[in-house]
Amino acid sequence: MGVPTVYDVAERANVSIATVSRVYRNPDSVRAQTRDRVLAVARELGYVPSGSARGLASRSTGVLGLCFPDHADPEIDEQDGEDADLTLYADEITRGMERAARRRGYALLIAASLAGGPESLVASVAGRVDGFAVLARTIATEDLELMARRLPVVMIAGPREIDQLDHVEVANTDGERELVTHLVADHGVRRFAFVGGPADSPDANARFLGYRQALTAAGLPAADEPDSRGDFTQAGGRDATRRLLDLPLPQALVYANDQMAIGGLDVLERRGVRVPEDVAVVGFDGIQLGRVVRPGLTTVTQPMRRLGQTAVELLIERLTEPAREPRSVLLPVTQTRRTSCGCPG
Amino acid sequence: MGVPTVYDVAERANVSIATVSRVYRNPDSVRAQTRDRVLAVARELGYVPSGSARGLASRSTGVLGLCFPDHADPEIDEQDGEDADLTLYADEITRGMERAARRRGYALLIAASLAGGPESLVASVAGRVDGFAVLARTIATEDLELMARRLPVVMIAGPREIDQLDHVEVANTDGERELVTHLVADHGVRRFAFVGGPADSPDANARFLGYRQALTAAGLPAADEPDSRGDFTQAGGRDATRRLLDLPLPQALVYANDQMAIGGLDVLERRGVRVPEDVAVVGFDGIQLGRVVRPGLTTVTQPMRRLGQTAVELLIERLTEPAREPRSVLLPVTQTRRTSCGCPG
DNA sequence: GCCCCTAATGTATGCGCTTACAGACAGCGC
DNA sequence: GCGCTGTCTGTAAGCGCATACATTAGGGGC
Repeated sequence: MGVPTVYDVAERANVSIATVSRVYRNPDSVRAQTRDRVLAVARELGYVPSGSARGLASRSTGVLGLCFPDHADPEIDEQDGEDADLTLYADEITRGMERAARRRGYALLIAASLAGGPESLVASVAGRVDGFAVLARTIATEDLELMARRLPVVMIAGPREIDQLDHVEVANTDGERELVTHLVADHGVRRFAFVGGPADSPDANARFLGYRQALTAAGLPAADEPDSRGDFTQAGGRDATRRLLDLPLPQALVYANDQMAIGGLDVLERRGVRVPEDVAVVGFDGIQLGRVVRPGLTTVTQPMRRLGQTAVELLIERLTEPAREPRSVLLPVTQTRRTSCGCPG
Repeated sequence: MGVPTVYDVAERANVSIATVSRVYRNPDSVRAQTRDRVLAVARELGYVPSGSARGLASRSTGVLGLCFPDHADPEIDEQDGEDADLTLYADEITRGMERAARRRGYALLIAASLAGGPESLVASVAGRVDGFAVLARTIATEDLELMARRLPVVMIAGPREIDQLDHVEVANTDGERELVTHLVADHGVRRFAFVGGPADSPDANARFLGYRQALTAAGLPAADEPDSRGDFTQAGGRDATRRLLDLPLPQALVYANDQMAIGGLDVLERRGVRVPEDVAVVGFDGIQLGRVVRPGLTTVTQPMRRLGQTAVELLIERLTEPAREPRSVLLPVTQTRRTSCGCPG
C-alpha cells in the first residue's frame, strides 16, 4: 500500500470516509469516542490529509503566495556573499508575510523570478494559492491584471500601477523630504548631491522626489536628475561616490539607499574625507549595517516586515470580501539619526 | 462564471479537455496550430491550471517545503529590529532552497513553527508538498519518522537524530578546531574563554567540542563547560562578555557565533579593552556584519545557502530514487581571518 | 485502391477529499 | 405508543485535472 488515504483510515476505524474528513475539518461534529478512534488509526498509519485533494474539493488551498524578482541566476552555485539590497529587503518582507500568514492559518509559498521568464511564474504560483503578493516590477502589469480577475493580488512597493489592485507601499517621498529638511534646518546644509538608484526603480525615484521637494521648499536649487546613480549595492555606491569626488564637494551626500551610502562611507574614508565634518552622509532603509558602521549612518527606517504583514491583511480582507473597493496603504517611515549627518552619537 | 477551468477553455477552443491539458503538460504532442488556439483562449479567459487538481491527478505537487522554528510570537506586531541569529540563518537557508528548487522546477513552501504547536505544522506542510526539509529541533523526532515513511524528509543542521533520514550539516567541529588551532599556533594564545550558545543547541555544542579538541591537541587545559553562555543574540553576547570581564582576562575570547562576538566587541570597546592587542576575539558563521564591524571579525564562514541547496538536492535524489540509502552530507566551512584575532587587516 | 503506421485528438476514469443530503437512533413531550 | 427533535453517521456527487486507451485522419508502400 502506498500513502494512506481517508479510505484506509475509514476502513480501519470502521467509519465512513465522511467521518474521517469531519474529524479533521470539524472535530466537534464527531462523537469524542469516534474521533479518538479515527485519530489513533490515522496516527498509526501515518495518515496526513492530501492538500491537493482538500484544495480541489474545498476550492481553497490555505496558501498565500509571494513573488519577487531575484536577479541571481540559480544556475550559478554562487558562494554566500555580498548581495544587492533587494535580497535583504525581500527576506524581510518574506518573514513579515510568513508570520502574518501563519497567524491567520495560511502557509506561504514563495517564488522568485528571473528577470527573463515571468510567464511560468504567474501560472506556477497563481494556480496554487488563494491569493498572492507581488513585489513591484516582478510581473508584467498585464499579467497581473489577468490574475487579479481570478484571485486576490496585492502589489508591494512601487507605484500603484493598476488602480484595481490592492497595494502597500512605504512613505518614500515623505521620509526623504523630512530627512533632507532636517539637514537643511538643523545642520545648515545648503549644497547637496543625490546618488540615485536605477532609473526605473520607483522607490529610488520617489525618494529623489522627496529630496527635491525639501530643497525647493527651502528655496534651494534642485536638479532634475540625481547627480550620480548606483545599482543599490555597496559597490555601486562606491563607484557613484568616486565619480562625485571629481566634482566640488557638496555639504551633504544623500544616497537613495543604505547599501550605497555604506559603500560611499568607505570611499570617503579612504580619500580622507571626514564624515560628518567635511560632508554629511545619509541613506535610506534602516538596515542593520547602518547601526554598526562608523560613523553611524543617519537614515530613514522603513518597516519592511510590516509591508509583508500588511500585504497578508489586504489579501485576507479581499478573500473575505471580494467586492471590497481596492485599497492602497501607505506605511509610515521613521527617521533614524546617527552621527553621519552631524547629529551627536 | 467563476474561475475558468479546462472545460471552459476546451469548449471555447473547440477541443477536448485532454488537449488543453496536453498543451500545458506536453506542448509538443499538440499540433502547433491547435496549441496556439488553446493558449489564446486561455489567455483571453485568464485561465491558469489549478494546482490542486493537478496535484491530485498527478500525485505530485511540484512543491518542496521548509520548516524552521521561529520563536517570535506572530501575535506581536513587533517592529522590525534586532533578532536572534537564527533569523538570518533561516533566511539564508530559505534563499538557498528557493533558488535550488526553482532551478529544478519546484516551488518552495515555508512554514515556521512556534515552539508550542508542531502538531498541525507537520500536517499542514506534509500534505502539501512532495518532500520537505526541517531545521533541527523544529519537529519532534517521532513525528518526523512518521512523515519520513510517507515522503522524503531531510534534516538540516543539528545531529543526525534519525539514521533513516537524509541529512545535511556544516563542519562545526572541524571549523572551530581549526580556528582555535590558528590562535594557538599563529598567535601564541594559551589562555582561552569560550562563550557558548544555548545548552541545547547542537551547533553550539559541536563548536565547543571543536574548541576543546584544539586545546587538548595543543596540550592546553580544556574546560568541560563553556565559560559563559549567551542566546546567540548581540545582547546575549554583551551580557556574557560582561560576566567574563569580572574574571581575569584571557588572551582570546571564542564566541559560539558572530552575533554574540559582535556584542562582545561592543562591550570590550566600552570597557577600554583593546582588540586584538589585549584580547583576541573570534566568532562563527561569517555574517555580513563581521566584515564591517571594527575591528573586522575573524570567524568561520559557513555556507548557509548551500545548506538549503543541498537539502533540495537530497530531496530530489530521493524523489527520483526512493529506495536509495539515506545520506548524510557534511559541508565544509572556510576560515575568514580579519583583524580581531591579531591577523593583519 | 488497399492496408498499415504514425500523429493528433477525443473518451472516460479516477486521483482523495468536502459536503449536501439522507438515514438511523435516542430522548422527549404528549 | 406516537411523532418530533436533535445528534451522529453514512451515501453519493462532484472538485479540475492527467492519462490510458480508443478513435480518427493522413501518408506511404505496394
